[in-house]
Amino acid sequence: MNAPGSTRDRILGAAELLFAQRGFDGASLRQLTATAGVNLAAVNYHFGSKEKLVEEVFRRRLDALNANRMAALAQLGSEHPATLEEVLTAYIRPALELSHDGNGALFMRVLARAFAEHDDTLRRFLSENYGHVMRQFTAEFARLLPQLSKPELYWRIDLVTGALTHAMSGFGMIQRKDDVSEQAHREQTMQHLIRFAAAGLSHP
Amino acid sequence: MNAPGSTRDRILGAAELLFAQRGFDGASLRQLTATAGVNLAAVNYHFGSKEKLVEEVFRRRLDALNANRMAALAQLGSEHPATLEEVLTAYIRPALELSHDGNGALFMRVLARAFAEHDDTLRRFLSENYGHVMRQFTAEFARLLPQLSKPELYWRIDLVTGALTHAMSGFGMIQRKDDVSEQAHREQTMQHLIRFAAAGLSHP
DNA sequence: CGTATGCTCAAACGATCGTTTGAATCGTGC
DNA sequence: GCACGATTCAAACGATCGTTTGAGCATACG
Repeated sequence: MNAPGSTRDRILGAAELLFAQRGFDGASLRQLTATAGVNLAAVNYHFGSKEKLVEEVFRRRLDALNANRMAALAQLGSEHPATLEEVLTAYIRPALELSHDGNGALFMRVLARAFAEHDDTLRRFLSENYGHVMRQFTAEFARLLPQLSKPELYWRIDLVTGALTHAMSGFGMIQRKDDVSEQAHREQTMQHLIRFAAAGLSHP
Repeated sequence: MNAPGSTRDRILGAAELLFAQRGFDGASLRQLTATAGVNLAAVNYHFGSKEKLVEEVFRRRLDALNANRMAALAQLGSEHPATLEEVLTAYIRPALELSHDGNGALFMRVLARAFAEHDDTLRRFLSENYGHVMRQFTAEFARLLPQLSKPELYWRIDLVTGALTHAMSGFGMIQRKDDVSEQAHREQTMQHLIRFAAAGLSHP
């Protein structure tokens, strides 16, 4: 059902590319199926409609991304109480790894677009399926920053979310020559993001 | 040519509303002219094309917004060297006042969408017409934060820009009952944004 | 009064959209 | 080899898109 060269997967790959480049409305099913090298009717056959295809593009990436975040968070509390930087790392590192993995960077663009579009249907979909992740991290932040009122904390989390979404939507357009400099650059980038987020969350 | 009840202005107002709600592609000229209460052909008559209308929506707001920013910045250096918070205020306050002025809030949504869309045509338009503003503010930040390398500074400015764009695209959806609480709330909001931005820019 | 100019209007243009259809083709188990 | 479900295909559907057209209306100037 999900073989890497299957019609279904080629459609999802082309959808990620074209949704990132031209948006959900701007990318037509004819461009999309031509890019994927499949018949026009294949989208409605395999996914039912264009809107269901959009949901599947999100589900495929976000299932893994948020599972990685929860796993990283669960692994923290084992020995000592987690620090703010550690919790931020658990949130950011999975997204950053996705951003540097082939088509994953394209998906971060798609995600940033969806954020900016304020689409109620998609927001409800994200909230219902992945809301528990943000709730868990918010609880951790509240524990680590007890001096902040709840509105104040929500303000800062919202600002950090906006900064990270904006930043990661610009990644992955350049390919590095070897894995060493690639991995070094990723660690450096993550330090930027984590220190920025920590400063924005915890400033007096 | 720009009378407040003119066909031209009614089109611009409806365009701001529908572009914010449904995006540039999603808002059709038929919905748009119906909302404005004008004939379908009026858009092409007054603006030439839909794309020119989009540019005019940006131009109308950004001319005033960036002029206010430059004026606020110029007014700073008169007596003593400006502080980081003052420079940030010069950048943020005009945008925040626009966000709380009727349809201005809708425009901030349009602006956030345009940022997320990574459209090259629009980016070039913004860079050519308003690039000098960002360059001026960047120079001020570089002066106030000499300990940061240039790449480091650009990183932080990009993150702050993302946070502010994301935050302000969510404003103005609620109307307050009186001008007093309205203005108090705006000042409080601006303090949030400025302190967050200052912390993100200047952390060690 | 006549007419030129700026603007509005209903109607239509060709293009493109998402979706549906029914026949053709493929792959498997009997 | 044959039947049957799964998949692919070319073709067409009605709807909607941005744009153009040419007639109609207004207002101001000689």
